[in-house]
Amino acid sequence: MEINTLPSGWKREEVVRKSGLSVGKTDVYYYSPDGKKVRSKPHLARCLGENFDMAAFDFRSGKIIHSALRKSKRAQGSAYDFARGLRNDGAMVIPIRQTASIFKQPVTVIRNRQESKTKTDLKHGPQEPPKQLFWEKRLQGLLASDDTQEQLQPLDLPKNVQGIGPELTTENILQSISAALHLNTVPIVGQFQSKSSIQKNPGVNIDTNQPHIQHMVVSSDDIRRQEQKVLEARKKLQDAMT
Amino acid sequence: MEINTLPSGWKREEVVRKSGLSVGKTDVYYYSPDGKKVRSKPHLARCLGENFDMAAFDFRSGKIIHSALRKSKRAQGSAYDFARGLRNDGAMVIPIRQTASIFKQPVTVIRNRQESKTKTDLKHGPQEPPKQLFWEKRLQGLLASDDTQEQLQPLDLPKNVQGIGPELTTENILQSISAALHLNTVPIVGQFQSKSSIQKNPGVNIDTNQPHIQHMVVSSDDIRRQEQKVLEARKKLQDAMT
DNA sequence: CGGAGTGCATGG
DNA sequence: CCATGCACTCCG
Repeated sequence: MEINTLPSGWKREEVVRKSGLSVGKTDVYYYSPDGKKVRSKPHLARCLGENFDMAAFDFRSGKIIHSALRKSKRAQGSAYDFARGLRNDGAMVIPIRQTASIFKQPVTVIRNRQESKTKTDLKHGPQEPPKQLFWEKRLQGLLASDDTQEQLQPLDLPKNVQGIGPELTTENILQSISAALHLNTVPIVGQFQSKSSIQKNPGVNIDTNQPHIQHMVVSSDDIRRQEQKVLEARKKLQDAMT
Repeated sequence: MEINTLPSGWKREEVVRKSGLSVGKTDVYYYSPDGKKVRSKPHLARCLGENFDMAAFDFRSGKIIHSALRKSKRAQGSAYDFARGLRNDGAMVIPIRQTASIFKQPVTVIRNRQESKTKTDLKHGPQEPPKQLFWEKRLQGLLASDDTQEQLQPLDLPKNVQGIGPELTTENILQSISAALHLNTVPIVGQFQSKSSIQKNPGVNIDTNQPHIQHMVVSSDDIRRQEQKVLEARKKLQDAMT
């Protein structure tokens, strides 16, 4: 059986060309946990094997780019695309299995030059369209099912995880957290603004890089309790298999 | 004053890598007349000094590659490049001063492997476009002039140097020989095919690596007579300077 | 012989 | 026209 908990030691490096015809351009390299240098997306995919979907991963920036997902060719002769209202626009991509687990974690950026405050080139890197603020509501009522067609039971949330949007269900909140875990390269800590200020003016106050939960602190006790739960679950599994 | 008659003792060595990731690839080294090993084109250029144009010299093969000459940047806003019909396409590059004099002479190739008949990789080495068979005719009517704008007098050819193309002038033949001396790494001996078979089917029978002269044998007597002429000329120059 | 750094063919 | 991916050079 494959263990999907991947080595967490990947690093990202950004090198500026210092001479030649291509001076000023940057090359991006990744280093695998065992120190191997990876110089292109196809090579990275090869290193990770078949179990990772790299379609939405942007090699250059090291981030997930929704717009990298290709729209299928429009039907010939169609005067108007009636599916536009429901199109897969990146704001409602279901996040599960979109990318390699290693990229859920922050990666180290190494630079070979000091920061220059005078150069700000907006043209570098693919541009991301604005996010729909409460996109999770679009998923309301959808449930995952396993391969026997039986719907999976919804999960509960710990008491210290509190939703912060307008009428978000537990289900919505889980989707939001799941997406953040898959898409972000920063730690998931929830919204810093108060619930009331966000509900008053979401467009200004929401942090779109965080799930829609109130700011959350994970204590050492929380971690210890979680570890205990995992150990118990493993023990039960082991017993069941013998 | 610089003497442009360069040391003739340069050697070229080709070494095949026997292990590692790059097994089978070759490294090329040159040895200067005083035995210094040269491992790269920049280093070679440094050794030869400023008086050599290495732009067309291919370090790996030891040959002149016309396509190595860069086209200058296309004029801004020009809808069409009217110079295309006259472009410097390699078939009519005037050969004088194109490269270092040492490369007019054959260089010794040392191999550390026996020839392999089973490997024929066409992709290795820069590819050369086909040559125009009688490109020298394009230069007809052009004459070099010195810095007082006075045209230089055409030269005569020895009796044993006979043209072999269709209506080539003495001038054309000299251009052809001059080019061959500058571009080739093999001895210049002229065409082996008979004049009649070349004029019947030039595309098949012409050797594009040789000038358009009938096969020519240089005897020891020829060499001795030429040396005598050079000595006389030097003597006259010496007398004139005192 | 390895590998960082650059060239450059390719295709979108 | 430029981003991408990999070949190649050159020097340790």
